[in-house]
Amino acid sequence: MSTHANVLDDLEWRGLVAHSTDRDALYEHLGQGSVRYYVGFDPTAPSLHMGNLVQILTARRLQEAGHTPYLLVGGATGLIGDPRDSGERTLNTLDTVKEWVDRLRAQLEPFLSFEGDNAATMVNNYDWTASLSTIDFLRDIGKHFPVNRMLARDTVKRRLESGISYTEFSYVLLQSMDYLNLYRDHGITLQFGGSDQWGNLTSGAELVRRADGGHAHAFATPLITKADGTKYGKSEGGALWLDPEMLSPYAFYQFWLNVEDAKVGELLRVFTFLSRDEIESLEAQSAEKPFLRLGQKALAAHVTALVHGEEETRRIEDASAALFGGGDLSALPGTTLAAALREAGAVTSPAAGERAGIVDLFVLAGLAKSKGEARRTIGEGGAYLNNERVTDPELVPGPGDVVGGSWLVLRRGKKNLAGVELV
RNA sequence: GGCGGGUUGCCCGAGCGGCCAAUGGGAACGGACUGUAAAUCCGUCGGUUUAUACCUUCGAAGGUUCGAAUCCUUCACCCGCCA
Repeated sequence: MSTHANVLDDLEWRGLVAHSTDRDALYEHLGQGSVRYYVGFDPTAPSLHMGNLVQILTARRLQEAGHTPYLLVGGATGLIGDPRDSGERTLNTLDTVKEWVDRLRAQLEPFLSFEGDNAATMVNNYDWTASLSTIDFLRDIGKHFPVNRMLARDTVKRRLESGISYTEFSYVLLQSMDYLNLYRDHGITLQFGGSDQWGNLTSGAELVRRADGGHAHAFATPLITKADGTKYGKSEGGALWLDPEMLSPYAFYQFWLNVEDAKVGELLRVFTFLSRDEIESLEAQSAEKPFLRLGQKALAAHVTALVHGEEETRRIEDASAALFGGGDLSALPGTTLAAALREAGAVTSPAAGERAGIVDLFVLAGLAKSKGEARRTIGEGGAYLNNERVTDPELVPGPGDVVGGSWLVLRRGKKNLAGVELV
């Protein structure tokens, strides 16, 4: 079950260790047998997203190396809110948080194995905090947290100007208490999280040491950013959700396919289980012939398969190839075209009687938010019908414009496609 | 509890009675160039049957005025100083 090579070597090669507590001690610890580790996810939204995926996959890497995962869903911490720079959070209701906890649990499960010697375990910090008395909390936990040190933490320091409630200020105590509890009850000796969690991670490790004299380790994964250092996550006007209801698998795939050349290698390391050899070979090929986009294609295929499954990924790949193949759309078999458009996004419109004009069709298909925007796009030369630029906003497509039997292929700009089926 | 400052479009941030759908920056979107890449340049960026028009927006609700994002009142939230 264990470990030819130390898993930390692999994590470091993948660039997944941005910070860690005593690195040599951690290395040795991971080399000595199955380590019980945990990573937490706070229910701040109904779905996990790309940032969480880094943690999920890291958890899986550790499990595959023989270590034992505990996945914590923050039913309690989600009610409090981790302080962030953008300001005080709005508290969510207990019902909302409970619902999100359930959704996150369901989303996490497929990524880890819940069987075998090092089966994964789900825990919820609501279970050990809900009944905790204020007096016990202040005496047993609070006593270990010097306020001067808490004030010195980066996020808190930045929030001191704009304001921070006692609620959020206390967040770190709750998360640290999680570590202490899991250390005591489950023998957990490693926590990891995103690098924005680094302060919380070390606070937890320190609490274990102060309270119990235990030796607890921690490491942080890096923040994944675009090549220019800004955040990812604006593809369809928001975060890169893992929930297919919130972001279609097609859009998810397209996001990865469109990643900048400069980031492909890094993302392959972080988000796929391809081997070092495979990744280095892809990088070499990409450097030589970047226009083939082999790295992006591999990245998109692997990540989409991890999140949405192999079968769905095949369908999306076929759809993308058909729609972006550059060929004549009318040359495609009708069934291929129909399948591709259904992946990309398809709506229906009446074929006879009151036929919709091109402007309305763009709105209907979701390619423009308003008729004004659709008109503007046409004016800018960014609107296409069946790969032909549309110049007349009054155009009313008719039977003569149909491809693949009953379809109109609308496109906005280079990569926003949708199908309209005339019925 | 007192006094002062604030709440503007996706975000930041000007505006402080008419010329304001509201300067500027960022994000986003479109075009050119490409490889469904980056960088660069150009353009767009509340809505409507594109209009020297109308409608809806400047924390909320009322009010003053021919006319308010701009003035007044009340409310909510935030910040600072003093108790």
